[in-house]
Amino acid sequence: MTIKKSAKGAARIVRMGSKPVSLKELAERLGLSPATLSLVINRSPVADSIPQETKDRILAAARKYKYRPNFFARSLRAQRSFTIGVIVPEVSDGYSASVMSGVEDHLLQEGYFYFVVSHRHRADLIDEYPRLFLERSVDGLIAVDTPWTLSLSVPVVTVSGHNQVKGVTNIVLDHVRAAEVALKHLFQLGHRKIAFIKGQEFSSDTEVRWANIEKAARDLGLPISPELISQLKGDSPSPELGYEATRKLLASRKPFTALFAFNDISAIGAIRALREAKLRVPDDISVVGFDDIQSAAYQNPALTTVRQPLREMGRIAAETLLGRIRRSGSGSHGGEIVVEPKLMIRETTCRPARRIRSK
Amino acid sequence: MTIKKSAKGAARIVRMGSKPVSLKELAERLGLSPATLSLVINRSPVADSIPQETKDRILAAARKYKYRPNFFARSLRAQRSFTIGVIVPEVSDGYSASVMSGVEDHLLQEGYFYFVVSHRHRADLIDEYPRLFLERSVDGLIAVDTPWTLSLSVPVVTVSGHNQVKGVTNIVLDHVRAAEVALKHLFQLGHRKIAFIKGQEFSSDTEVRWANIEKAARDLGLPISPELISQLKGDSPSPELGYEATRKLLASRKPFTALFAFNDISAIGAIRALREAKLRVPDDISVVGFDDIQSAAYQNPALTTVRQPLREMGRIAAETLLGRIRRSGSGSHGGEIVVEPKLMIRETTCRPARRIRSK
DNA sequence: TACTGCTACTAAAACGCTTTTGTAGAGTTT
DNA sequence: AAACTCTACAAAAGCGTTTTAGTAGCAGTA
Repeated sequence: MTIKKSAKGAARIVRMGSKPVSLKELAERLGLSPATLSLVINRSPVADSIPQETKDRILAAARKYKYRPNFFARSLRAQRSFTIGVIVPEVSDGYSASVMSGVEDHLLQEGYFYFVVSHRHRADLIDEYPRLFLERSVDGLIAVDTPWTLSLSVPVVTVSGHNQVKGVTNIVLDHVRAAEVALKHLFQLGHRKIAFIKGQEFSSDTEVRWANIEKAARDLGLPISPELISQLKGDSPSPELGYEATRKLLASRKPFTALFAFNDISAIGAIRALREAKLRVPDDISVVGFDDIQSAAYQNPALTTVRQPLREMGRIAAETLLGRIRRSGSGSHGGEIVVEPKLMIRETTCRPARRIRSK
Repeated sequence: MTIKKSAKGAARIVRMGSKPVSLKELAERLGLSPATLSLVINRSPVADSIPQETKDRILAAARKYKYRPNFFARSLRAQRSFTIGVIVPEVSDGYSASVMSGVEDHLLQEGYFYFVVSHRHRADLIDEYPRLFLERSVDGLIAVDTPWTLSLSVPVVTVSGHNQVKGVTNIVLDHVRAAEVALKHLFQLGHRKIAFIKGQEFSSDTEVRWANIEKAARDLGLPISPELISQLKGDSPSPELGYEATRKLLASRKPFTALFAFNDISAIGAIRALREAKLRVPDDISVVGFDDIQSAAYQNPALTTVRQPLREMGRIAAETLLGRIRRSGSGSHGGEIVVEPKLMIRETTCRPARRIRSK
């Protein structure tokens, strides 16, 4: 490893990773066998009988020659890869990215690495990628916002998965509560005519979320009119979809004073559509989003939304997965871990205007 | 593999990945040696002399028993992992995520997988992660928006890296042009007093970007007053930083009619700060962002910004990297690949008001 | 008849590690 | 002195491939 100062003085040039030394070479150098080194380096209990002095020699040499066990050799032998697979709809989508951030936090800290793949809602890829992960011998995998029906030979944890599958643990939001807080908030402000944007068919949350909205509405004695239900179509990650869905809503000419969008992205699109229709947010129409993505707080006006602790959910997913990998065998316990949403009241909701205008 | 219909009728339960068959087992079953199978399966030219009939038998058996070569064994032997490492400041940041999306596109298509790590600007991690990648025997790596000074034994490609390092190819934006189009746009609208938000010290684009802004300003005969230069502090991925930077700008009470932010995130924060100061965007202050992240077009008002083709840059990075991995040995050719920015004129810029107000 | 050349394979080493089993020698016990 | 118990290691198998260097058998040639 050579170090030199560059002309600019700032860039430190380091050469590394040339030709790593193997256990055998190191052993030769020390006049010991590879077995002994392995035992000592891995702190195997079998090495208890080896005198400290020898151990020190070994450790010192390992450091000196920067010995790094070859990952493949080790994994080949141990049948463990210390790698997990993460499958998401799209990496560049804020939702997936937030979850991944939480996943990464825990995983790297525990010495695991992870592969990421985006299936982009293509059914063939949703089928194919788990297979590829298995070929790569991942120790487990995490599926984010992805319909999951496979029972694999390794532990699987989903984030926002809603199927009960053997060997799969689902990390889910408390959707009952989520629908409740959002609708109650609008209800208490005085809204009675509320429009909704449902998620796409393929989104794993769509169904539960809607079921719970209906339930919460019933509990509040709030009727939902069918003309005021719109749905996201297509799989673009942009607010475009919410924009379209809202235009459809407006086209029905059925009056409403509030809109509960499927997520923040669509809420942003919705607000744009509303503004174009000369409706002010929140004065004419209150808008509630879902997720609380990074930019939600910095929209103009700042978006009122139901916060999903996405990063936290990612962290929990990683913890759960590693836990299951470690006490492997106890497998097959599916089950759910529920996390709580939080209503973030900001600037897109207020009392409805006295006089309701239709458009 | 068993398939059964769940009660709900929707969930297809598939059991897979139980116990993969090895080459040796397959060979025994066929009464051939593992070597022969390997040769045939990998379409080695050595297998040319093997009659088609035998080949067919082998291939058929491989399919029948779902033979999948063990990745570790293969990598151990071939000293290739078909895996690359990607290091970013933070996965959940829109910038990194967009680049990753492009990287993934190309990589998976070519049969490569990738690890992702976020260094979160911690110097120790920026040092440590490349080491860990090397331990995992990645075939190459991509560093996104990360100061890079290491010359490794595998090819490295950076996205927005600006150091000339041996063996490292940088994919960069045409910063000369970027500064030029942005400033010229503001200049032509009539703006003469322009404020700036510089990036954080650690951001790899900060320096070049600023240098080119100064150059473009000189070329236009546009003076830059030091009081109108603010800088992002801290590494939060939220618009908070831009908000703070803008408040500092406003506190100086030096009048300006336009603001060129370091990126879209900070532009969003800036707009919020301006609005709080009762300044209208764009009527009182025009704002130009940088990057053109997903939500830029859906801000209110929609953000005028300099578009970086991030996904494209990611794709180019992946292509370049794989190219270099393949004709390995020809290494050491650093160099730059330059991509063009595009000014996206939207709603946050307009002619300045006649009367310039200071605050 | 002996040699050459081809066909259709196989044997064996190597990749770098882990882990179980073994063992030489020293010391202790009976 | 024989038997046993430790101590401090080493040998070797095995993980599942790939690849090089064969080789057995046969046909054709000189």
